[in-house]
Amino acid sequence: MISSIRGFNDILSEETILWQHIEECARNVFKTYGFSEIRIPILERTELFSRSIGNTTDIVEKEMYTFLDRNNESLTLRPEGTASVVRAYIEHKLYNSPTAKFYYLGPMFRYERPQKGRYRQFYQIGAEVFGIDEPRVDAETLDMLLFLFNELKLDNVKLEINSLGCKECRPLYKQKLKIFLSNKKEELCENCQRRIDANPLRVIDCKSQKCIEITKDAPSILDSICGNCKTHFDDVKKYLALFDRKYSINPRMVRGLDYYTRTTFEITSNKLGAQNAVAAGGRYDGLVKELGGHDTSGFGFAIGMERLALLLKEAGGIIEPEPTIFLIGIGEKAEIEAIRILKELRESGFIAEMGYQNKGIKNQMKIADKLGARIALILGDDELANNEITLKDMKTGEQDRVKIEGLATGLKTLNIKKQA
RNA sequence: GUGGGCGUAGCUCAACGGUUAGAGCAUCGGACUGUGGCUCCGAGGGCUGGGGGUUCAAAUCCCCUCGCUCACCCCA
Repeated sequence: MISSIRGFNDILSEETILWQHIEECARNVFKTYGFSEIRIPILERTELFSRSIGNTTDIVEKEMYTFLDRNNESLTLRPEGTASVVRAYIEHKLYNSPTAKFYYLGPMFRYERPQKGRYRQFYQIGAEVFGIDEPRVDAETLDMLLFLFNELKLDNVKLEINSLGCKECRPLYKQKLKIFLSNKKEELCENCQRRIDANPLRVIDCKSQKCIEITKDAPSILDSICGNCKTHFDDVKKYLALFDRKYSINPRMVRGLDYYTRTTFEITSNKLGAQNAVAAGGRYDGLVKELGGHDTSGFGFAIGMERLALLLKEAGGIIEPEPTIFLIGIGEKAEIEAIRILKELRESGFIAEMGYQNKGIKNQMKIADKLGARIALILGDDELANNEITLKDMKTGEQDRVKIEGLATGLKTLNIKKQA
C-alpha cells in the first residue's frame, strides 16, 4: 500500500463540509469589508521567502521545502502567504488602486514535526491591506477577523495585542533586554541561554516557570518603543474600542517572522493544545520596500484552517446535511421512468439518488435510510399505470401516491430543499 | 532534530508465553420477492505495522526499523 507522506493529509468529506462552510463565511465577510481574492502560486523563488521572512528565522533555516528545478533555479513551496501577496502587489503595480485589500486561501508547507494542529501541508486563510499606515486599518482588520469568528459562532477565543516597535526603536529595546538577560544568564533555562543572542525576545515568552520568574521585572517593550509607535499603538486601542472589540495587551507576545513592525496580535484558544494560536498577524511597514517596491505599509493576518476547524468541531458546530431524495424503481419499465424523474429532480436543484433495482425494494429502502434521505420515491408498475409515484416521508413513515406530472414543483412546497 | 505514549479486522478494543487470534460496531446476505429504523440468524474481512532474535511454543519477551500521536523547538 502506498500511503500519503508524513504531515500531508487527505481531507475527507466530513471535514470538507466544515471547511467549505468556513470558506464561504470568510469570503462573505471579507467581501463586505472590501477585500477581493488573490490567487498566488504555490511555488516561488526561494529568495522571496528568505528576504521577507528573514534569513535567520527557523522557517527559512530549516523548515522550507526548497529544491532546484530543471533550470537549476532554487524554488520553494510557500511556507506562508504574505510574501507572495506582496510580490504580486509590486509586480502588478497594484499600488495604483485606492483599495489594495486582498484575501487568499490555500495550502502552505513547512517541514516540521507534525503534532496537534500542526502539519507539513497546512491551510491558511489570510488577508492583507496595503498602503495605509493609519492605526484604524489595524483595528478594522482585526474587527473583520473577529466578525468572521462571530459569524462562525465561535466564541471562547481571545485577542491579544502587542507592539513590536519600528526599525528605529526595536533594536534599542533588544539591546536593553539583552543586557538584562545576560546578567541572569546562569538562572535561565538551557533553551533561553541560547536564545539570549539568537532571539532575546523569545526569552520573555518562555513557558518555563524558572524563566517566567526571572523575567518578571525585565524591561517591557511597550515602555521602550518610540513616541510615534506609542501613539500608533494607543490609537489602535482607541479604534478597537470604537469597533467594540475586547482584547488584552500582552507585551511578551513575540512573532516569528522578521518583517513585523508595530502592531502584532494573536487569537488564541485553550482548546488547541500547545499550538494555541488559531490566527495571528500584524503590521509590516518595511516589507514592500524590502522586496523592491515603494515604501508602502502593510497589515495582515493568517488563520490556521485545521485549527479553526478543530475549534468549530469542539464547539459542536455540526453542519446539517442537506436533505436528499431517494428514488426506487421496481422493474425495467419503472426504472426507465425513474431515471427521467431523477434527472428532472436534479435539474430542479434537489439532491437526488437512485437505487439499483436488482437490489430489491427492501434493500433500497435500507440504503435510503442509511443515506439519511428525507423522502423516498417508489415507482413500480402499479404507480406507473396511473402516472403516479409513491412518496414516503422517511421521518414519519407516512406515504401517499402523487401524480408524476408536476412532481418537482410539488416537492418544492414540501420545503425539503436547502434553505437559502 | 530531541523526548514520552501507542501500533491486533474498516472503526473501538479483548486475548496469563500455550488449541484454528476474539467481541462490539460497521459491511454484505438471509428471516422479509412492494417498504427503512427494531429484532434474530449467517457470512466475508487479520502476514497481530515490518524485519531479526530468545523459546518446544511469540500478538505477548528482547533488539532494530517504520508509522501514528503528544510534547520540546517553532508556529497558523
